[in-house]
Amino acid sequence: MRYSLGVVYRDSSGRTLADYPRPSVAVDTAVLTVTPDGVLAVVLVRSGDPAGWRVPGTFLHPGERLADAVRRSLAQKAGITGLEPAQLHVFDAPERDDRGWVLSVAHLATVRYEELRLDAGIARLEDISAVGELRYDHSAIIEFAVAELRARYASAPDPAGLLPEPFTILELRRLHEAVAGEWLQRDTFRRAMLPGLVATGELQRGQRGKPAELFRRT
Amino acid sequence: MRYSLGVVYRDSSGRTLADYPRPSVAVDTAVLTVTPDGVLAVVLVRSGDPAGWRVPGTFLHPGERLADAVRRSLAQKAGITGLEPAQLHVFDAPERDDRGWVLSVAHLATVRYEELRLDAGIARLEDISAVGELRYDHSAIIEFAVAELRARYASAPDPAGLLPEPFTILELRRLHEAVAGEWLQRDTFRRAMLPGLVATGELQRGQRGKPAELFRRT
DNA sequence: CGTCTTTAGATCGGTTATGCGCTAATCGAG
DNA sequence: CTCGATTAGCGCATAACCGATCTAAAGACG
Repeated sequence: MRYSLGVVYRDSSGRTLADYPRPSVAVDTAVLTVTPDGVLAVVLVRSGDPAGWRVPGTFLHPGERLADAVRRSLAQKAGITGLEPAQLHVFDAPERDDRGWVLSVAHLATVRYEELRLDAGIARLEDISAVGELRYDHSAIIEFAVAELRARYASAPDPAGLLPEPFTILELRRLHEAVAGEWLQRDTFRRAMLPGLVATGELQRGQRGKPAELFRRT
Repeated sequence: MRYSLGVVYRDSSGRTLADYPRPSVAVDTAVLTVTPDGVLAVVLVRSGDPAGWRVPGTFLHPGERLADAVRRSLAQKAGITGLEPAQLHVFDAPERDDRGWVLSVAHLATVRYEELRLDAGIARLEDISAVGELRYDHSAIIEFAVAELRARYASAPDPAGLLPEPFTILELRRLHEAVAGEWLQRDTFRRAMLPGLVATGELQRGQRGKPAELFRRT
C-alpha cells in the first residue's frame, strides 16, 4: 500500500478523499452448481441478524480485490476454494441495507457438486426454481447469475468445467439441460458442441446401449 | 436516509460498519457517439492533477445512486443530460489510483452527436480507434464500453436511439457500420433489422436513386 | 426532354442448418 | 443364447438463410 506516500491529494475545495463520506462495499456471490439429479442449484447461508437465508457475502477489506473478498467469504461460509468469481452488477440503492450505506457487488461462482462441503447447520443448497424471496437484493443477484451462466452455456461446452473429463456427449447435454432449465435437441446440441470438443478415442463401457465416445474440452 | 435510526448494527466483534475502513467509490463513464461522418467517438475531458485526458467521472456522494452520479458528472463536464447510463465493470485494483483506495464503477452512456455541448477547453471528442493510452483504467473502460455497444447493435436496430426517427434503412446501416467498425452486408442487414422496425408508409425524397421508405423503431 | 447513374426493394438459386429416422452396437432379461 | 430395449452416430430430406441478380424509381446531366 502506498497511499499518501508524499503529497496528499486535494480536490478543488482543498479537501482530501478522507473528508468525504464513503460507502461500505460488500461482495455477495451466487454460487451455482448442478446436482447429480440434474438440478441447477444455489448455495444459501443462514443470515444472522434478521433470521433468514441469503447468498454468502462479506465486506471488502482494505486493499483487497473484490475477487479475493469473494473467495474469502466462500472459504469461510461454504468451505469452497479455487474459484474464479465473475462480476455481475453493483446494487446501489441507498436504502437497500438497513445497517447503513452499503454497495454490493454481485458475483457469480460455479463449483462442482462433489467439491461442495456445506455445513448443514449454516448452509444449504436450493433448487434455482424454488428460491423464495430473499432479503436485500439477493433474489435479483441469483437471477443475474443464472442469466449469465445460461448465456455462457449457450454456445460452448461446459465453460465452467462442472463436468469431470472425459465425458460423453449425453452427459454434457444433461448438464446443459440442467443449466438451461429446458430440453435440448439431441443433434443440434451435438453439432453445436463438437467444434469445442476433442475426441479421446476411448469409449464409455458398462452402460446400456451403444458405447459413446469420450470427449474433453478443447 | 434512515441510517442508524434505532439500533446501530454491530457485527460479531461488536463493531459497527463505521469502524471498518471503506473505499472511495467513483463512477467513470465512456460517453459514446457517432459523428456525422460516421465515426464512433468517445468524450474525453482534461485531467487536472496529472495533466492529460480521461473519461468523465466523479466520486459517489452519500445516498446517491451510481446512475445519478454519472448524470451529475456528465451534466457538469460535458453539458449532457437525459442519459440512461449502463454499468459495465468495477475496477478494483488497490493501487490503481494514487490518491488512495478508490473503486471505480465503469459506465457506458450514449448520446446523439447533435445533443453534445462540449466546452472545447476542457472536453473533446476522440475517434475510438485513435485513443491513446489513458491514465487509470480509462482505456479499459472504453474497450468495455465499445464491446457492450457493439453487442447491443448486433441484433437490434439502433437500440441506443442515436438516429432521429424516421430514418431509412441505408441511414440505419451507416450508423451500425460506424458502431461495428466494419462494412455490413446490405441484404443481411435489412433482413435482420426489419422485424424491429415499423414502416411509416412515407418515402424519403430529395435524394438520388429510388426513394427509400422511412421507418421507426418498434 | 431523354439518357445515365444511383439506390431501393423483390426475387431467385445455392448453401447451410435443422430435425427426423435409420442402422450399429451394447446390455439385460428370459 | 436369443431377443428386445436402449443409446450413439450418421444420412437424408426439408427448411431457413444468405448473397447475388434483377427491376423499379428517382435525380443528374447534357
